[in-house]
Amino acid sequence: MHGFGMDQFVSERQARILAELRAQGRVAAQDLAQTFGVSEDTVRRDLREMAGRGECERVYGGALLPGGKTVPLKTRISEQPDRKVMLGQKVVELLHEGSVVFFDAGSTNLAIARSLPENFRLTAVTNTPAIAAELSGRTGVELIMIGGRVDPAVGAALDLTAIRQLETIRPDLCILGACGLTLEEGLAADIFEDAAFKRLACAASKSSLAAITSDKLGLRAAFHVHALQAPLSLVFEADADEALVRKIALQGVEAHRCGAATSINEKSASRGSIS
Amino acid sequence: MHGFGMDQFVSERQARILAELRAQGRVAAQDLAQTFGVSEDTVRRDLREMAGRGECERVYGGALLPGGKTVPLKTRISEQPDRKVMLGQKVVELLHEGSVVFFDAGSTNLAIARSLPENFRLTAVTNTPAIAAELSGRTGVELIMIGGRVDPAVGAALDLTAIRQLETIRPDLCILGACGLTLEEGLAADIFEDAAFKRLACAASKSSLAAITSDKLGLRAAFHVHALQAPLSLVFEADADEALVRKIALQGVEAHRCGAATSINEKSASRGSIS
DNA sequence: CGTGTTTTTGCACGATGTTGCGTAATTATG
DNA sequence: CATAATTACGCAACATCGTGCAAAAACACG
Repeated sequence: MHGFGMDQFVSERQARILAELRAQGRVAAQDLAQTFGVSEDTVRRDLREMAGRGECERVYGGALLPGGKTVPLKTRISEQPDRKVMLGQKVVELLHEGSVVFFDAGSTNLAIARSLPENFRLTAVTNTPAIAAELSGRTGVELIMIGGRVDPAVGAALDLTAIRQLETIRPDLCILGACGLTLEEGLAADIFEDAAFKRLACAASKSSLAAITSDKLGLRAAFHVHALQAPLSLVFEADADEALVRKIALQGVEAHRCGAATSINEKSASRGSIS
Repeated sequence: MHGFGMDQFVSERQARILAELRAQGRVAAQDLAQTFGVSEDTVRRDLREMAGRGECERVYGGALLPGGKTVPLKTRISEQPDRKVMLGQKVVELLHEGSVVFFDAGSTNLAIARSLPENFRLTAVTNTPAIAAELSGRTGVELIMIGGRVDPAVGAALDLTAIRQLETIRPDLCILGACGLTLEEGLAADIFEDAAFKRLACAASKSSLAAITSDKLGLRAAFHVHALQAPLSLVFEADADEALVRKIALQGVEAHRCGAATSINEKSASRGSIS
């Protein structure tokens, strides 16, 4: 398939690259390729063209702002993306194009939404304004917003209005956010209303999925959300406890692990933090 | 079968293309051809003609707005932040603490939400994810999200679900976004559903307010939103046409101007120079 | 009402633009 | 120096574009 569908104009893509460049100060060819759903060659062509226009400065692995600071470019590029970004990318691999997906509240789920490629075809349902804003305007995403009073502690609509609206939708997949995961209790949340809404969302969906950062492992939150049983998929980070993951998998839960994670040991000062 | 019955006039079709272009910032030849039921060649001819008139900029696969790059809502604000921020700050001065305010869609309204002080006590209602995300987590703001399918062209929920939910709320103030303002037609929008929702929001609210960037002045959008009559407040930029503003004020509309601490009705000598 | 003209549209066809992939060259890393 | 990653270049496949041309409808005129 050398041809293509005109999902996005060339100038638009380059404008987005420029925006990302101005925002972050750097862009990696690999990330851009995945973000826009094109090959790295295409991204490189764009970068080359933009560099010819003086809009960026070409470097090995990507590009920098023209007024180039002589920062150690290579280290920044090879720098590990945020842990949650990696989790998000792994989750995206598990999504099916064209399916109806509910995005629960949570910063991890926001990262998942961010990781969604530009032209991924999806019907997204969410009760979280931040996730809706992230998905809004994305080509290929049909966005359904669950309305209601936004709980300030959770940052999502959890009230009766939201519940009523959720009841009209039957997602294929519910992407859960969780505050804690134990072998005995399963997934749990810290806030009562939040947990109740999550349970409803799970019940309405054909299957559920949760991305678990390692700091949630073994943590016992107050309110039950989902037991460790099918239909449930879990995605763990690379440094998750091997034994625990195996035990969980034995209970009928589909367990995935973030692959290709390099050492997280040395670098803890996150340089490229995104707000 | 080359000829055909005149289903719609050429100028009519081009006007709709222009409206779509102004609304979304981009049009794809393929989509337009399917939308209007004509061949892509015809669409290309239109686009070529419009480009010759300077109404659009031809790109491979479709067309964009002439000068600016107005791709998504998010990047639109970053273009000229200063002007909209000033507009936003002026609007905030007119808000009453403790009141219930509906935030309509639009980049200007997003800027208004951004300008809201951190601890401003307010019940905010909005159908726009971007605005909801901005207001979410703010202390003092009770946030009500209007749910429903998010119209990708507008970036807000406009469907029946949203309308039903809106009907349960009676805001004190409706902050309108507008695509155009003329003395005769009043406030208007480029997209039918958007305009319809705006009218409902106005009708539900005790009074309405709109912040008008100067580039909207004299622009005639397709669909009526609000006539120039009370209860309505308008906020203009400092460089707005003096004569037009005065005429508008004479129709019973409360007119304010950026940079002027008082309303136009009493003070009109203000001349803040902003480029 | 008939006829010639103009406008509009769709189609064919060659030209141009865009993309992904294979391959070789280049660069960073140890 | 060895290895892996990144890059540039050529190529083929496909999409889009521009132009010329013919058909059909609308129009102007007698």
